[in-house]
Amino acid sequence: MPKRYWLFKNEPDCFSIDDLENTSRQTTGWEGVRNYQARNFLRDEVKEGDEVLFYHSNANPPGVVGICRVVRGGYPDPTALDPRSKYYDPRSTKDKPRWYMVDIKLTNRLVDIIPLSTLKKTPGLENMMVTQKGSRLSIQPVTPGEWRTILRLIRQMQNRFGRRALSAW
DNA sequence: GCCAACGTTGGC
DNA sequence: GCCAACGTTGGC
Repeated sequence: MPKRYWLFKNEPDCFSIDDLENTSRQTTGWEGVRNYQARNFLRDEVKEGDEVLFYHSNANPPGVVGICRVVRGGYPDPTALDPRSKYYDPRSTKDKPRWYMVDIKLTNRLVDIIPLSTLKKTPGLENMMVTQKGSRLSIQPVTPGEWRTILRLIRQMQNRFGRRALSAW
């Protein structure tokens, strides 16, 4: 099975790239997704070894802020079963879990954000889901071509600013 | 804060 | 199954 690429969206007020960096082993469970299309991706298609763009939505500016690797593929989201969780969903049960999550690990943090405005201007990303108007899916597939284009953007930022573009763990 | 776009709910 | 009403998302 070839590796696939994804974009995971999150509001930094809720859980930011800083929060991920400060988490032990830079690894977190991507819990709380409560949308069926995103759930289907998490349950069926996001696999260990896949690579992820970490995206800040509802931010100033919104954009890609890091690169992660999937370290655990889809499994039932336990917060759906916890009445004290803000993600609690009484329709989900242990036997018939309704919501799924994966675990991701931060592999590279971008020294400079790639703003959405840049993504929108970049040839090759015209059809990328996140650049489309009204796109609000929080788990989005990214094509290998789009992934390569974004890595090229990162390399260009490095040349432009004369400093490293990625910090790695 | 505004508001367009989108997803979900629920009456019928 | 339709669709209006409603709630949420997210760029600006």
